[in-house]
Amino acid sequence: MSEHNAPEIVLSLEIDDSALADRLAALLGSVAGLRLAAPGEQAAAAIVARDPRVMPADIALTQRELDVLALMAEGASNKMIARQLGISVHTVKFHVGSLLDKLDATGRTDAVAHAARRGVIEL
Amino acid sequence: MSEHNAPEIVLSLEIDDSALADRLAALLGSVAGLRLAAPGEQAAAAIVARDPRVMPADIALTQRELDVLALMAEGASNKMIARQLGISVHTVKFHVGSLLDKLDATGRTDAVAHAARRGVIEL
DNA sequence: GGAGGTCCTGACCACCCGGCCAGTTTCGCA
DNA sequence: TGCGAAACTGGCCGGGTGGTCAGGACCTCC
Repeated sequence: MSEHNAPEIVLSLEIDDSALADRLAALLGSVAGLRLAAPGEQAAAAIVARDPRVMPADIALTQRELDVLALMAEGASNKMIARQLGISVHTVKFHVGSLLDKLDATGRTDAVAHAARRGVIEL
Repeated sequence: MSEHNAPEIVLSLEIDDSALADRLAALLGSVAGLRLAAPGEQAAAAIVARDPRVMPADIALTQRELDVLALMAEGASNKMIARQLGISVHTVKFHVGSLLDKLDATGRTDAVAHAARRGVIEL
């Protein structure tokens, strides 16, 4: 063996799309020096889905809405956001309303979850 | 929609560990039917690092708390959670209180964000 | 048999949230 | 010059939220 110190790379396949997962498993199963992890096994890296719909859908949020959204994700209340941004609570509620609208959310918690899912913000 | 005859799977390699990334790139570069994504290119899946430290930090949440947490992440109100789980609003508030406590959060939005950050839930 | 944990329920209360109405200013663009 | 978008502010109000009391039922462990 020429590669005496090259340990197998263990990859965990974490793909919901079974068709894609099967194809990947078939392709990767025969690659030397690489192995798919058994269920629960600790892997060096994981293969995860990269949904194409995630990126292009960066909704048109204004700078102020992004400011408010970021603070919302920190769990800040409208009052705290107002203080932080130096504006009134009414204005914060105005921006939150716009965010709920644009993110198609029912409340601030839902808005943060949606934004995180779409990659608008990073948790 | 994308059911072409060339089922080439595009993978983006998102590994900080350059040594590991190089080895993976070398191993995967010669696999037929599979291609590594160019920088910025849209990929079907990504290979990401699996930090072992991620898992052990799963805070001790009861099953019921996980149920409530999952619904909270969907933006559900206490009333909706109660209806969904077949329990009273009071009990939901009880579990939410426990979650805020265990997750060191100031509110439900903060709790969901913390849980997502720690990998307790998946957004 | 207690001790402790989980799960469940009730009531009360201060506060927050989101939606509604209304208005203002400032800016860029046609 | 008018027109819209963005940002900002106010009042009002129904309902939601979080905290604090209280209690009971069920289970396991010592």
